[in-house]
Amino acid sequence: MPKTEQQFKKIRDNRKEEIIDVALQLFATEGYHSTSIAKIAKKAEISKGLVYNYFKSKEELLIKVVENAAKDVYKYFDLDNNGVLETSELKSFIDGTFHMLKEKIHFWRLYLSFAFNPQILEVISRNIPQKSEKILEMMVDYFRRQGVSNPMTETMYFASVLKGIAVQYIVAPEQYPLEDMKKKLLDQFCYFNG
Amino acid sequence: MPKTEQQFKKIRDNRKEEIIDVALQLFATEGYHSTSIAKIAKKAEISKGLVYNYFKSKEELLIKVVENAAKDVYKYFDLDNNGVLETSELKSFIDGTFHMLKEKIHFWRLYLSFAFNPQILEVISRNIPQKSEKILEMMVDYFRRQGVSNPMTETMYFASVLKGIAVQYIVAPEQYPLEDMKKKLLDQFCYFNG
Amino acid sequence: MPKTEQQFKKIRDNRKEEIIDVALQLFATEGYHSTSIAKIAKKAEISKGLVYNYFKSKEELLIKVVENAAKDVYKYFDLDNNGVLETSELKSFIDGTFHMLKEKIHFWRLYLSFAFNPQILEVISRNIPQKSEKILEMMVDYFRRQGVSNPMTETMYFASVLKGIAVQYIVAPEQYPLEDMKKKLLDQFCYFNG
Amino acid sequence: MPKTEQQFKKIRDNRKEEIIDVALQLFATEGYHSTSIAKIAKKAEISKGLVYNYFKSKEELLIKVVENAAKDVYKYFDLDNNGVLETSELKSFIDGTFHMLKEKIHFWRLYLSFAFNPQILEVISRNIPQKSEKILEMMVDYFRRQGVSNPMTETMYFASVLKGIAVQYIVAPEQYPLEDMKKKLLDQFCYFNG
DNA sequence: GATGAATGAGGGTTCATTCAT
DNA sequence: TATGAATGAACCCTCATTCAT
Repeated sequence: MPKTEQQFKKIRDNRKEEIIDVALQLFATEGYHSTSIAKIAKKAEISKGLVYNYFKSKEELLIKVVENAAKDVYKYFDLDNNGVLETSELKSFIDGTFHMLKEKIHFWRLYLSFAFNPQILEVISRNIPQKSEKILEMMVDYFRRQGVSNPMTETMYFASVLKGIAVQYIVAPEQYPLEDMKKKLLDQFCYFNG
Repeated sequence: MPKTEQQFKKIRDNRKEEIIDVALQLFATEGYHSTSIAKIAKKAEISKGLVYNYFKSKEELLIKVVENAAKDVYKYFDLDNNGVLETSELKSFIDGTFHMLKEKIHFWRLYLSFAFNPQILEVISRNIPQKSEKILEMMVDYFRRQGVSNPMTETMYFASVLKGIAVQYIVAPEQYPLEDMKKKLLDQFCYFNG
Repeated sequence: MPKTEQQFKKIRDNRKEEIIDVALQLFATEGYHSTSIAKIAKKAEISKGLVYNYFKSKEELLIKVVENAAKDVYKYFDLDNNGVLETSELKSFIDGTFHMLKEKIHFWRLYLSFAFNPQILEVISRNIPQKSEKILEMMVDYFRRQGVSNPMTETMYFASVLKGIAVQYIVAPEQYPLEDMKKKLLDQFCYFNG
Repeated sequence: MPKTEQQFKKIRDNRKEEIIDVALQLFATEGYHSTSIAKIAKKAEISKGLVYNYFKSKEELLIKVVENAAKDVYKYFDLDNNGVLETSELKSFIDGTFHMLKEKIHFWRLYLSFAFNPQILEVISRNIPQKSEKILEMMVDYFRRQGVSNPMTETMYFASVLKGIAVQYIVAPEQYPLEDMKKKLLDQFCYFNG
């Protein structure tokens, strides 16, 4: 009995996801330029040619890798339905971010490695919509509601601190006291209503 | 009659510096792997071969680029003669760091781009001695003297915040309110004796 | 539908042999260092890159070329099953050597050209096991059984004469009276039992 | 007092000879292609440019190296004034050859390394007159006078044996029993009148 | 005469990508 | 769909040679 169209699609999707996973790992641990298509194919136990059956170029594969990972990340940002951030939601958001940091360190390392490579960054920002702006707005609103005198500045500071923690952790995960830092972050930005 | 030894040295030193400058710029703006020796030579208006008259390999050139830039950076860290950090010195140190961030943004972008590229990081840390540990110790000592309850954690937090600011600034220098962030940083960590 | 594994193996084996053949010829006629991969590829009517699909490096290609040729050569040395050389076997061995000298002059020229190039010699002896020692032992034993007073010296002399004939022939195959030399060699070393 | 023209010539000649000596050594130990002009200049403690002041190319330097060494070699061949070889002269010739083999092993290794490199051989034979023919003639005459039935064949055989000994010795000078071989050679070819 | 900076052609090698099967 | 042989451009690097001083 021949496979149905849906079965084929499922196979395709699985294969695709597997390639993306392998690529993410290799990109993150060895760098984008040092990871050849041949290496990805070998690790995914498929042929080089097949990679091109799913992605039309190495660049497209990169984009899909980032897109795919970004999906996971943004899950933690869709906390509120009404667009208004509560303190409890901010806490969840921070919880989520720290959790992800540990779980998806591969992705974060990759993501940050791109942040400083203008060429790759350009490719990514051209292809992947950035949702961060909306999140920032919500946060500004939150700090305003908390009575902070300069909510925009506070938001930027908060973002910087969070980014700094992430960076330090990723560079040396073993030595970094992530939990301590989380506590300090919560103390600094979430003490408002208890 | 041949040129004197000094004349040759001068030529060599000039060329070397020129190549290092060009390489820093290109490495920072286009990435290490995307910058070919040919591109460097072209921008420096010399032949490819000449680069190898001054640097044994692309890797050595990278090391020299980083070494050279690191020299500038560490100038701001040698504030104290007695190894004890005063609040005024901490302020100078922060001043210096923010100043450098603006002046040497090329270098910082390069430096951070390496922080997430394991292979390049390995090359650098194998060849360039890191002084950061000593600085951290001084800072721990500083916070202890200020009566902070957990000076080690405070130091890590401070380092994270500073790194975060640097990262955010470098990624988008135009939009980032660097001065505001500096003020907040000083408020947070240097309020002790006025 | 993809080719079967066997089909691929066949293609690979053929190509590999083809490249080895071309390389042997060029190495022998123009020297190892004067033979570029580009030249080999051109003569084999393939692209430069393809050579590296079959051989990791030029050095590995060299090793395979010598290995491959050495196989042919050592066939003539596996005359005896019991490890004891009879006069008739010695004759066959000499016959075989002279035969090979004519048939595989390319290989011999290559082989001798390496004997005097320390760097290449080093590569070869590091990678290809030498069987000559065992052959020498058998010959020493043979001369001892023939009642020669100093069998070790006789063996070295025999080896030298044989080498000398080979060298002279290879340097100027046209003018060299190979058959006459063979007769003299047999007269000198194989007259024992008739 | 300015140097006389002769003094200049002497300096030039010395320099030239020194470069030739260094080149011979390096060519012999590392191979012609692996020896760069830079390496020669460095070992001779002069500049690269100066080498080109004395030799118009690397190829010319090679020729001069061989020419120069050939002079030494042919000294041992000019034994007789009357063109007729006596047994005592043959003995001296053999003595001389073995002596040279030990003294000038560098040159011999180089010479033999060229013997199998057609391209280099071509350069040499195009530029350096070969005297070997005349020597061969003398030897043929000698064997004829000794009553050997086929003097031409005997000469070729003699030359082959001598070459074989030289080759074996040069390839592994440490292990080779050169004196034993010499004795056997004399026994074989010089026993005629005692 | 003497220097070494400078060039440029060419060598070995890698790798994204294509394509016949 | 799946394979890996095959390509070719581009990469890093070496080196004989030239030339201004």
